[in-house]
Amino acid sequence: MSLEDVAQRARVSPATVSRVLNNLGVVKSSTRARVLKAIEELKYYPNVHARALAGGASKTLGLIVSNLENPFFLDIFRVLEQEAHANGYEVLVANTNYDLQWQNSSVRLMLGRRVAGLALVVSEIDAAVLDELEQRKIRTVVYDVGSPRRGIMSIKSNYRKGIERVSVYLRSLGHNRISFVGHHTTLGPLSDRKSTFTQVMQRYGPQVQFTTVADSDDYAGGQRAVQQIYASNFRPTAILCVNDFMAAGVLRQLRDRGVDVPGQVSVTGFDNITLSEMVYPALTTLHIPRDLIGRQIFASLTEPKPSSKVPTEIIITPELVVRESTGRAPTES
Amino acid sequence: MSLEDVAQRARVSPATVSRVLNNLGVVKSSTRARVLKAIEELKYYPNVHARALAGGASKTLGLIVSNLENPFFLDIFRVLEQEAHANGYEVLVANTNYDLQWQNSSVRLMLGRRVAGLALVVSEIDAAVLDELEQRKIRTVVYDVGSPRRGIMSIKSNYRKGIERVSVYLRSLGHNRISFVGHHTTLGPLSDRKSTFTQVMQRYGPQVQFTTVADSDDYAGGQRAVQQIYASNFRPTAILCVNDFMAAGVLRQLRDRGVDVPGQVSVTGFDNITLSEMVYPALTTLHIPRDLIGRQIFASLTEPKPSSKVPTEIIITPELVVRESTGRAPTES
DNA sequence: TTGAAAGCGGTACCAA
DNA sequence: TTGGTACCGCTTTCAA
Repeated sequence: MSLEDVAQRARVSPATVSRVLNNLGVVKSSTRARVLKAIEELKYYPNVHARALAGGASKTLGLIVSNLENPFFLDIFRVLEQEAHANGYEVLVANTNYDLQWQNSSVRLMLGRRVAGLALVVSEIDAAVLDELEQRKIRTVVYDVGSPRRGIMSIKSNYRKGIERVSVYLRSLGHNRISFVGHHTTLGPLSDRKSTFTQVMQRYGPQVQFTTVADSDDYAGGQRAVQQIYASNFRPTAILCVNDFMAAGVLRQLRDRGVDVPGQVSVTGFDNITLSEMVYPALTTLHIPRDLIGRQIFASLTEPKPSSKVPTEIIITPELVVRESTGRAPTES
Repeated sequence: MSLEDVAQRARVSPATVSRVLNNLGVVKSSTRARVLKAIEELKYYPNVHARALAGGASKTLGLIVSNLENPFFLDIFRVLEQEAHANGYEVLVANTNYDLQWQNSSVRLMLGRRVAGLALVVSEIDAAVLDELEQRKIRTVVYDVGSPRRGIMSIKSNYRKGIERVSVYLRSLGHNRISFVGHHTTLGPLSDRKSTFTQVMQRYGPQVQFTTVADSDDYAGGQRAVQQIYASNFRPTAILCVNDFMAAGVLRQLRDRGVDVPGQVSVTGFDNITLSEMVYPALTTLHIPRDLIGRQIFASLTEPKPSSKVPTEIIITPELVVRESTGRAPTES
């Protein structure tokens, strides 16, 4: 059942049906009514593919994320989707599970779907893909990775600032043995955040000791990270986690080991997702405004003329949110 | 840049490029190599729309859920997606946010995208939509709602059994003032689960008192539900929640009010999502196997000949998982 | 083993 | 105000 069928039933040409469907041109109201009636009777709905093929640019945005399971990414998706729907757009999501291979083919698929714009909210990115996106002049916005380029909008959080803030805070509580819990990366052995942590710690000189561990970016990864820490003979009084999601696993594993938080060990997260209030004790964390990010992504992707008013790079500074998972360092016995 | 361009560059016809792309027919290996080279050089990727339009059925499945924010739905999505990818399928998700109107247009859109199959994992459904799906012979599977129909596969959980199990368990702990926390529904004032709860409770006769409240299906809804309960003068010793997600909010609100769980009030959830272990105290809940559901959805949606080996209805019985949020009812003072 | 050409279901421009 | 029609990019017979 196609536009053609509707046209026949309404005794008009396909062109007219199309006009009615898209509110284009002028159609006599009696004709319009006939068409509408036919559509109704046939329960007709347009073929998205034919439409996209004939029409060119679609009202569809693509979003590629590393891990939808992490509420941080999900929040961005939800905001973007909401914003999109409010403006007549659709949004297609793809999950890469940190698989760079899959990510690349997802990009291809999105382009194959002729999205009007593509958002990459991932922890790593293939430079070649970015090059291609730029060449093809695909409207793209990248969150969190890569250096800004001419044609690609970049949104990022100032992790250094965030880590500095937590560090200052933890130091003020007397902590001088600190561990960093990060997650695996594919591209390089050193993640950006981890090296930032290292640099910040080193500035404190020898009176502050620190270690870093990494595992998968999820709850179980957080749990294993604690096991890694305790398997070494380092005994931190504070654990700084790369995000809240992993921090939740850290908290659980500490509790399972009978370690009191924040009595014996303080724990901090990053992102300030809702989960950080659900866990116990509620997480001290850094707030990153997903709503703002989501809206900004939408704005950048749909801006009429790119690089006019919207800046090419936006940097967000995380704010410290103190809750229950941090306290004074225990006094040495 | 299209198939045509590739054809020209490789000095062959479009048909041959198509053959190479799809591994169809026999192509001389030297020709194949030329084509592959051209594709590589042009960084060609096919237009999904043209492909779908020309080819008919796509390798795309549609999934419509009520609330992706609830990890229960997300889990199903993830399993389905994984299963799909392993078999060369894509999956498109749509979130309805419990908006029936939006759900219906999502269905339309999915059909417009010519999905090979459609999964509806929602809390309510419009019978007319189901009728249409059936007429159009769209491969459909529905989770949790609606009665089984000839052409529509139905998967559901045996909520009655689940609620009976928790009830028996709570009764064995001495609870006789129980509240049910459900979520709003659009179609009818009485949700299925709520009425099941009521029926089960009534069987215990007058020695068991109970109330029911409802709010939105999320963390905040759980918190508000507790406020509703305490705003009345009913004081339950146990709160049975329609799902873990809301239960998490219930736990938080109780803690904020200084109510000890499970000392003063026991709380149970439903679903056994990962979150139920993250919260404190860890939730006693009923396990519903999302992995099994996800795999079954995929199987039903891709079964070569429908209604042959795969049954038309599957019912899953939830298992009780006892954790820390339940205990003996406090003795009356 | 390869090419030519007829659609698939719409959109949009040009006539009428 | 409407109809005719040339595409959009790919798949798929049917011939060569």
